[in-house]
Amino acid sequence: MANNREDLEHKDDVEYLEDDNDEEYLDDPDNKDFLDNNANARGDNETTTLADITRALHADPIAGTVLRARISHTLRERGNKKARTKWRHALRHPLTLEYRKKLEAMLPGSREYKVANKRIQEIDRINVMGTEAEKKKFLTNTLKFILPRFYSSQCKTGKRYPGDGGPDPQVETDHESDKEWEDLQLQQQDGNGARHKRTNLSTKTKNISARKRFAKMENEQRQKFLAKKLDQHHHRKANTNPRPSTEEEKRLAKLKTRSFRERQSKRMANLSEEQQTAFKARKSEQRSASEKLKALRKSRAFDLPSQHQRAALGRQWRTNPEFEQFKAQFAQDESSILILDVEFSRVLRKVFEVALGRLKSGKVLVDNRIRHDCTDTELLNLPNGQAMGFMTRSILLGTLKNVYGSSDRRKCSGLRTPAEIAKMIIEAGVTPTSIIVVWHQSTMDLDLLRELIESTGYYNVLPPKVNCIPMIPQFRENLPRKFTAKLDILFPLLFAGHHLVGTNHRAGPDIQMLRLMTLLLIQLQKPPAERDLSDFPGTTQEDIMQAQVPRTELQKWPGIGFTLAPTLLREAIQVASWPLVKDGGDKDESEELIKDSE
DNA sequence: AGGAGGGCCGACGACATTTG
DNA sequence: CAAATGTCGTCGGCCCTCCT
Repeated sequence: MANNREDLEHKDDVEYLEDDNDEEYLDDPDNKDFLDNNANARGDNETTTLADITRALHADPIAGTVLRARISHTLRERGNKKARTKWRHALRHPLTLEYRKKLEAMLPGSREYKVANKRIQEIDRINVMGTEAEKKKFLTNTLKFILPRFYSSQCKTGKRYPGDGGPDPQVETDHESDKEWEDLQLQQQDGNGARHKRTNLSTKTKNISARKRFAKMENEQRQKFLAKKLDQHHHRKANTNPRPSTEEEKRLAKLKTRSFRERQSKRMANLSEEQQTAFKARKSEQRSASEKLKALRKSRAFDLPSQHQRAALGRQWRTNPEFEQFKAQFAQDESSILILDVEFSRVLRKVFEVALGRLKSGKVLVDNRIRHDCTDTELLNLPNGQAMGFMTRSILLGTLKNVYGSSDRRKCSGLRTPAEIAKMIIEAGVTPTSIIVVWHQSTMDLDLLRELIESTGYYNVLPPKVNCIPMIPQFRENLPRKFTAKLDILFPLLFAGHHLVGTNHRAGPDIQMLRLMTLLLIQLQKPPAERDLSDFPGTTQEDIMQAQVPRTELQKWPGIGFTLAPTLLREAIQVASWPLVKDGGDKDESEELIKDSE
């Protein structure tokens, strides 16, 4: 192991610099050689321990440096955490409280009072705005301590704080744990068993017990600590782009965004019609490419559940009381459960398309676009009369185009007025006791549909909010941490090759996907052996049957252990061969696009 | 036996992200 | 954009371990 004191001293630089490299490095499938080689050399039968992985990681020139930097960072954090806890405990210590009481009882003019008061004020200052270093210093440095010296052996016969003549302090407590832990680390890394020799008997005994303690720590905490590190390694994506932290940074970020948008609007205005179309087409192409790539990267995490490290599809999915109730009603009265998807704009509070069907049979009750007898400009008027931003407008126009098609939307087929929709819903037998399932985080779909229907004078047609079951939370509960719950990514993963793949954001296909996802969820919540997958496509059945628990730590680490469906694999190869868009926020991406289009 | 250190956990709140 | 959810750090309370 190449770790040494210098590494620890320069950890800040190392860590910061290596952070991004590491991300790219591990994301690139070609660079995982060191792990694969390691796996081959050991053979499949041999159990791979966490220690083996750690060794492999440490041996790698890049990943090793990163890992060591991380470990030293965590050690430092541990130290800070200890200081914080110690400080917190010291402040709530009865003697500290006593000390404050004594101060109140003192004569304000006396020298004792002045000294004690100064100390208390300093304690409060450090407590509120002091740095961790200050806290550490005052907790450990016997010469510059600020809290009462509860633990000093020198105080055994003396006073512990001004005005105190009370009992002796109990023990001389070991304050060197931090140092010893670091010593132990260094000693292990050097592979050198020699310890610093201490002449003092009491410290020697202390060392033996400390060594015992740390031997135990090594077995339990070290394993835990490393496992946590490895886990974090996968889930660290969010931290790569530093967020603006200070007010000033936030202000600057906002200004930057605004000026970018202004520039973009200007440039767009100067472009000819053709150029604009070309730009938009190019942008949407690039965006979908980068979205696909993102989805693919995320999909690698699908077999890496955060805590219990088991393949998501291979285990029984969790459920909750509300969903149990829903399932009970579904078993009792299938026809009362409906699936709903509404294409709408939250800003305008307008509905563009409604699809309603039965969950069990998939029978479609309503699948119509809403007739709006007005021009696009009128349709896009904000309710409060404010002007709409460039981006908002572009997004809305995109939605409209997606729903109504590119030609005149008043010539679309299947247009219905809100009143006609209301009638259809009533005729289909929807009652206020029906249960409505939506693919959403909230009940917004149902709310807007209700608004639409009530605007035509039909009341008490739709069930109340409580009868609406948003499916996203149900799925999210069972997906690995940070795994997307977007239907357009989740559905292709679970139903690879299904004809509905790629037909998102139209109400009709959306409810069909919602139906399949809901029925699948019900099956996934059963123990694997009791599942009835006969209603689902062959590929889905295979995926679920084949999802296996990763056998070794090594499999878990690079994300092996879950077979990607063949179609998705093909797409993966295709996507991987595209030129890589440099990773960054959407803004950067658009910036590049603008430059490209010139 | 009882006090001190210190870890763990849930509650909480500020802030970020993810959806449509 | 708005709502829901996720993340992260802090705090108080509780409990375990160690020490004399």
